Amino acid sequence: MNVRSVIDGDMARTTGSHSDITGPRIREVALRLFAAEGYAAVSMRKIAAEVGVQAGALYNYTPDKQSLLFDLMHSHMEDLLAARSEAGTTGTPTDRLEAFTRFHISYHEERPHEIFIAYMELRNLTPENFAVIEELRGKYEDELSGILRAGVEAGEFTLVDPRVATRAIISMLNGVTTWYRREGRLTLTEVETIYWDMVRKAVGA
Amino acid sequence: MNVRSVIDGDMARTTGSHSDITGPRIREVALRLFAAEGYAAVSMRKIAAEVGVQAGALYNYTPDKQSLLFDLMHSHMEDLLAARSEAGTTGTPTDRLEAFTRFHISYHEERPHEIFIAYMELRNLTPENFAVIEELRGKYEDELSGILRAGVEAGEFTLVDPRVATRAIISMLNGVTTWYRREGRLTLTEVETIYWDMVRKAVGA
DNA sequence: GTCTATAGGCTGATAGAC
DNA sequence: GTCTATCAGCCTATAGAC
Repeated sequence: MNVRSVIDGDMARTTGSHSDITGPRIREVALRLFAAEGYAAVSMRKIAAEVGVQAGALYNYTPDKQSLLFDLMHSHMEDLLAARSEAGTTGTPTDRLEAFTRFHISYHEERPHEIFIAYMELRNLTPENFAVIEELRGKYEDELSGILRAGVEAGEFTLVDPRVATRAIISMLNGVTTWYRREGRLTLTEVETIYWDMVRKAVGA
Repeated sequence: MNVRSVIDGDMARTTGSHSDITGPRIREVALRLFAAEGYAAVSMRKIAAEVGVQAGALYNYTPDKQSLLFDLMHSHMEDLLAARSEAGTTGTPTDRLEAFTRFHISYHEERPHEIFIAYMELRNLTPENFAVIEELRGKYEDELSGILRAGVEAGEFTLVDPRVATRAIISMLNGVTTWYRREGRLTLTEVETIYWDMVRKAVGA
């Protein structure tokens, strides 16, 4: 019983060829399920069921489950770095720090699944895959480190330890996705402003 | 082949009765494995193997795997609240905030597995168990909220939104366990001081 | 309290028909 | 490209011997 054979209007077969939509659908579903239940708790059968195909069909799109996780994390990090490089990177260190803060919050608010996976499923990557993701994450954090160091050198910031401050700020900003809901009492812009106020003061700007 | 039969000096049996040590050992091993690999990825067999018993023996100590996770999280939250209530809760809001900051960092640094599980395995709790843990977590966060509100009222802190600030500070402090290592370049007291400097400035004290 | 054995079911991945 | 069927192995939890 395959509903799509009817929708397709192709009476001669019960199976369909849908490479153009099945691929993205698999990624979409896997992302959501991995984020909600965790990589280890989600079976290939469960992903396939939500996509609307049989488990075997998934292997036309990914060599194995691990590659599926890695691809999701890898794309996310690449997209994040690309989006970041388009955002404002000029002005005083204070301007750049504000731009970074607002960028980080708004980018991740639109992609709660991605950030959840990126920080929670690291331990489920093979060592080789882990190394790749860690390097990309390091690149992103270096952007913030660079701003903080520039601010200290320019005398705009008073920071005891820029490296620790980088970690502290990233952790603080990541926390937003654990509680923020669009339906809540605050708009995203308000949240950005509240966090920026705290970040600005924390670095002594 | 059971090594303990020799250690026990009890030649008549190959199995032993070790309720006094097996129980704590199971909790210890489960805590470590859940933290390192995640609840869903750790089998009862794996726990049993590390403890040195067969899988069936675990069920003398826990009705099921879910209860094991819940008990670990529940004990952790109870211990955390008890330890917190013993720590300094007097003085000005600024004093109390410093005490909270240092307490949170040092308490969790000594229990990296517990905090990891407490924040990562919430989604693997049944709804009933989740509600219990969430309430305890709320109690803990209320301590910080209370300090922040008191500081705002006393005019010591300048905060746009104490509720958001509570989340932000907790997230920031939790981040310490993801990177801090005792062998590293900083002592725990130095880390506490760096974070306290940032928290203090962030709240405008 | 621990063991062995097992029930009943799910797992990731593959083979071959269409 | 998707299906069905299947392999070999792992899973949680239980039963009954000791």
